[in-house]
Amino acid sequence: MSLACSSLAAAIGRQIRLRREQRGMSAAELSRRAGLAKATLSGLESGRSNPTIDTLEAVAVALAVPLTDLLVQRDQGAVQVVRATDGDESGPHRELLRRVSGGHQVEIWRLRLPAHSGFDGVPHAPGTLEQLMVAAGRLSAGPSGEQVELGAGDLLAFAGDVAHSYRTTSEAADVTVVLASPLIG
Amino acid sequence: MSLACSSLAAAIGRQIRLRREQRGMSAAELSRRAGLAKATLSGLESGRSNPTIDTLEAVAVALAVPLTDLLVQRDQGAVQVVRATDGDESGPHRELLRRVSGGHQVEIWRLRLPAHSGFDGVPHAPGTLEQLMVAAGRLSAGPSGEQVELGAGDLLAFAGDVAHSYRTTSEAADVTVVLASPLIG
DNA sequence: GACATACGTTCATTTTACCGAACAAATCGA
DNA sequence: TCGATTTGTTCGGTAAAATGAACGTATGTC
Repeated sequence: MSLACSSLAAAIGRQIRLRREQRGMSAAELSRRAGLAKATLSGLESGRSNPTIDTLEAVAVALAVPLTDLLVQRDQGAVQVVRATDGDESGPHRELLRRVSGGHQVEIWRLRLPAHSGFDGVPHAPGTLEQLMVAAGRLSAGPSGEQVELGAGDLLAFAGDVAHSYRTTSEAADVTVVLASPLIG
Repeated sequence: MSLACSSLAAAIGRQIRLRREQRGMSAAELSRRAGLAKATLSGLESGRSNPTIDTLEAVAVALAVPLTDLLVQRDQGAVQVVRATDGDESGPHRELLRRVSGGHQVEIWRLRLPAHSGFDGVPHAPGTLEQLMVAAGRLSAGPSGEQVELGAGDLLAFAGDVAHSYRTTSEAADVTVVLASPLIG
């Protein structure tokens, strides 16, 4: 067991402990289900060791999560806006707006709102992430009470499991919606 | 070095070798960049060992790939186009364009191409599905040899693990790209 | 209270992943 | 043609990951 705890191993350890406690599972029980020694899991969760992928996979299977979910900190459903970048039209431009890790079903919707219209979104399954890309126009969108003004090219991401709505004023809007819903085992 | 090569380790090994060869990098060079012994990489690519996350991370960094990209597996998808619906502007309009089931990691990119420009997309991890939503303009996109003409509001979906490209002619284009990568686990 | 069980951690021991060196084969340049 | 370099693999040694047992602690039962 090394003492040079890599930050990655520590993050993974926190992740595992978090998931385990979310399920109300004891460390002993998880180690039993994963076919690992209690000591292994202990050192793993405390970030004191540098686990093998086989070990990680066993834990992932026992926790019923995709392996990659253990490798990144869980994306919290905070509201986040990525503003359209200025039109630097000198050449092709590519930009990563957002990354959602593992274990999701993906739905892509097209949303078209005439001027002075809108509707309330149905709250989706718990854990669902909703991301809006504004193709054209202007609208105000987001969870009730946290509405954000958006223009063409903007991206808005928020937890889709609460009440939310979309509303246009003087201008129509054309929006692409990507829903990422966690899979229920 | 164990002989009980786990299928996961073997898959990861294939993945690493694939990425390395795509970059025209020798195993010796990759091991140097990753700060690993040649022997380590050799056993890793051949699926004969059970790598540590630290080792995998070093390889991922040296290959300039997210760590999770080394954990994906192959799954083909066909090229599919959903044309923009006619602008029936009588009221708010919502339309499901596409659903991708299963555990996926999602990336959302913004792509901006001036007129008469274009570039080749790097082949993504095997099994990756790429879907393009055209926010504005016109472009020709898709796998090499299966290029499709797209206009504003169109959606194109295809397997992103092959060579593909995007190209505009007289008109600029603004595109949202959603990448869905399947996961092992 | 006394006992039993389950929890999470720490301790030797075994297993093995990583390393460095040596190796044959292939490639390159003079 | 020859030497020099680079390639990918195989071989002991070492550090450390995983193991199983034992530990102190907490919780529950009679």
